[in-house]
Amino acid sequence: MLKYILLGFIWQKPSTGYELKQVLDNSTGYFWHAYHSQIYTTLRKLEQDGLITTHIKNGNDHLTRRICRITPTGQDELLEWLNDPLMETSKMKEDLLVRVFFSGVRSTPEVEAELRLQRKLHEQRLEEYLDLADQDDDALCSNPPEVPAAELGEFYQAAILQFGVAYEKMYLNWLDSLITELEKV
Amino acid sequence: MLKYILLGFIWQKPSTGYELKQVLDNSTGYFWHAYHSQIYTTLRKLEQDGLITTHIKNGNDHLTRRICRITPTGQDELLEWLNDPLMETSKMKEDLLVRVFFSGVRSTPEVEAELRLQRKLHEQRLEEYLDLADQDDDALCSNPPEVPAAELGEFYQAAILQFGVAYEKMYLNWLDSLITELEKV
DNA sequence: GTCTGCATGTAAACAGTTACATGATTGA
DNA sequence: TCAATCATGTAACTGTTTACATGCAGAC
Repeated sequence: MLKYILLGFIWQKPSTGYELKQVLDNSTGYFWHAYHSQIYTTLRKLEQDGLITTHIKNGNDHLTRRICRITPTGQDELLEWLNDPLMETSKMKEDLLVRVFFSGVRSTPEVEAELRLQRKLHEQRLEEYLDLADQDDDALCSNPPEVPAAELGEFYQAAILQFGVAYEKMYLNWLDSLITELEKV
Repeated sequence: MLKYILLGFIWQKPSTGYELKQVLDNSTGYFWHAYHSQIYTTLRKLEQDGLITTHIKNGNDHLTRRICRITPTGQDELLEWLNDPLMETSKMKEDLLVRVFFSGVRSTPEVEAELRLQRKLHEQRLEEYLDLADQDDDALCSNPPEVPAAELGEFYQAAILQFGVAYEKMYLNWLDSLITELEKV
């Protein structure tokens, strides 16, 4: 999966591993996290498979940057993957749900404290998403859409943000009602 | 993580690997999937670490079953894990979001078709959750709660189901509004 | 002088998936 | 006879995480 995310971003703009890590952390990273170690090893593999080419660029400073560019083969591979539709739902892995599921043996105040901490974290996450949405709105106002293809990409990316917002709101509502019910006990 | 799920279920009731697979598929499997291969290897590891004991039981039939029981060490390990609260949100991995994110290069009808398929799958999933919730309601009516500890466990498990329902409703709403907006284009 | 950011990687360990493998019973 | 269910496992592979490793520049 990370393979396709990297191809997608490199196609949009030739990038270094470091840049890919940054861009991931502020966009797809919210629903597909990756450590820099995995990014660099995946990039090496993409290069070996001929899906990207890389070349080292020494700037006027001491730093060595390795810029990755997508090859036509890489573009084909990404398009092929996109055109092969998902036939199942993806498998959710939610640590908190597992913990709550087996929390019958725990003391209620401890569970409550954990839920409140999660509430705080999800509230922060919601704020981040809303900030990102505001930035997008500003960008759309100052740069009126010109290229239709790029516009469609932005439309999808905005839709993803809306998912994030809806998800966090749902999560907060669920935590709130669970906390309220626990307080009654 | 699977380690703790298995310990949790074995504590509730000594079970075989096969039974654990069944029970997982119809409860925690919705938010923490595992293949039988992983279940069996994890059980062997739990045994080696002294967290469970197993003994082979030959029934009146040809079948060989290996029943797993939790040890006091295993109980301690699970309690310790539960009492160490989660300090971050868990990392979401949603294949569909990645695909939509990079769908600017795809033809709109193809994206729409994929979204409609996902809509169907999530609708089915919601139905499954609602059926499970109905079963729970029935069970609560016919078996009035007697043991408070067990009752608390059921309360948490019902809360998890409510999460599942809220999640699928949110997902369906998001898919619907995305499909509607795509149709306008 | 120590911490943060830039920038790159490798190695080892752990988790998860797919495929292989066996063998009896029951129902269509 | 063919497929499904019960019941167990191993092997190989892929993906993910944690830890190790380096080194300069600029701020405090």
